[in-house]
Amino acid sequence: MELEELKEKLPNLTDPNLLEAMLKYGTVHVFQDGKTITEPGQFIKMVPVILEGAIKIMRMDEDGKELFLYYLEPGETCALSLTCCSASKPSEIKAVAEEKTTLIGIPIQKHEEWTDKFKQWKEFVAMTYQTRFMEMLVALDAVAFKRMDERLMRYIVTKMKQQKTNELHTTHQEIANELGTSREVISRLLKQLEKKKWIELGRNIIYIRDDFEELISI
Amino acid sequence: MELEELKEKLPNLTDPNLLEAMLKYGTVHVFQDGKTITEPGQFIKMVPVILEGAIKIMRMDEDGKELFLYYLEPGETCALSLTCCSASKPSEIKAVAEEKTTLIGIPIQKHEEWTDKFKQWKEFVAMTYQTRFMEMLVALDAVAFKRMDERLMRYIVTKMKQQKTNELHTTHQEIANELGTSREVISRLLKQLEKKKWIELGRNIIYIRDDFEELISI
DNA sequence: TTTTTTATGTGACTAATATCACTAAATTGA
DNA sequence: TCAATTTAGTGATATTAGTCACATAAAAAA
Repeated sequence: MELEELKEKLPNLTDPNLLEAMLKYGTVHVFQDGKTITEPGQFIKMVPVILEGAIKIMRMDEDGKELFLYYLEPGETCALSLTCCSASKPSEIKAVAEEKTTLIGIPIQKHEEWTDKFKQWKEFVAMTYQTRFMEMLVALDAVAFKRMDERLMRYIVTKMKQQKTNELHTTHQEIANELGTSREVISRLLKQLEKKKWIELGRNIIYIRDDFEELISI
Repeated sequence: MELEELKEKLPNLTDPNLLEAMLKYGTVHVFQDGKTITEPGQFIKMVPVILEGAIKIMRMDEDGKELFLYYLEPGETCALSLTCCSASKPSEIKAVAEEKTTLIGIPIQKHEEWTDKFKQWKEFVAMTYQTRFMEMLVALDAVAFKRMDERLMRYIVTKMKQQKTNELHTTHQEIANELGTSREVISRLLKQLEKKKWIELGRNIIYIRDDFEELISI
């Protein structure tokens, strides 16, 4: 990859020395849509910085039940990989490419070196911790304080924004997995939303009304 | 406060220059048992480093429903105060002194300065993010994947460890608040534990069998 | 086209938790 | 000491979510 290309993908990182170092020591990886990038128990050797696509971060319990936490989008990195790496502990989460995703993997030693060397990297890491902490709180609020109908509606909004569309190509089972519930529950709740004419249901697709987000906040 | 005293309270921070700086720029505060230190919406101007006692960190929803997240113990700091401060955003959590608590408040500019200046402070901050992230995951697991009976048992163990006792001086209402449920639910579940002879109930007190922790993990 | 697979719809039932209503006991404090 | 307050116990009922069983429909494969 060329410096110019990296610069374009990461508009927030402007320090040419940092970008040069990223190219020199980082390795570019491409993951196809749906590919699992990390699973709980696996050791992480790199700090991933997303260049293109999106990664879905999920928490899992012992029985394999899952819970969606947040997306990593271009220009972002994973706070958990920062902490897991440093502590040389295995991953606590599952990361799946939500679409075809390109990322640059930074070796952990370089990350630690750069927090001293590059002010911008230090700020990038600090910003990462901050946004991820907030997203963890959002995820926590959902499971702790919200009912499934509200969680589902927020999930739809999050997906719409992430995919920049109002047609979600997914199955009820997939949604159920990400919300840590069962397919029947999601089917029924979606049916309720359809009755209210807020969405329309098809096989493998959900059409969402343009004003869905305003509707749900009432 | 004297350097020697601070050294003793914070055995993990050995750099004398760092400790000197903490004394010079930090301010010592004492909070009585039960005193609220921060509430959601309030701005945080200091990074607190706990010297004595313990602080209970809680998440709240709009209706005032609460959820216990974790304790801050001596030698620790709050990851959320680090991120909130830097972003000059209001607090996302409620912090309450769990016992009489002494802390030293570090001005936010000093924190940022010290992450460059003192390797040990940088490591301290990194460690803080790491442990807090893990504790957030534990809290998330509990609400996402565990039933109330298990959450209650884990809560009892956490309290026992924190207070280094097997007599908890608390009310059912207090426990219910911290677990985000209602008093009746807790009363009933405690009664079940009493029937199993794992605990004994009194007014404002719960006596816990010494082998409680081993019992629950079966 | 026919079969097979995958996805969805839905009734019936169960489980977990929340809420309401009330009683009773322990503690406080006037 | 005795009324008021706080804390705890518990039945009845409601709500929410999870599970089971099966029907139906759409898409993919043979």
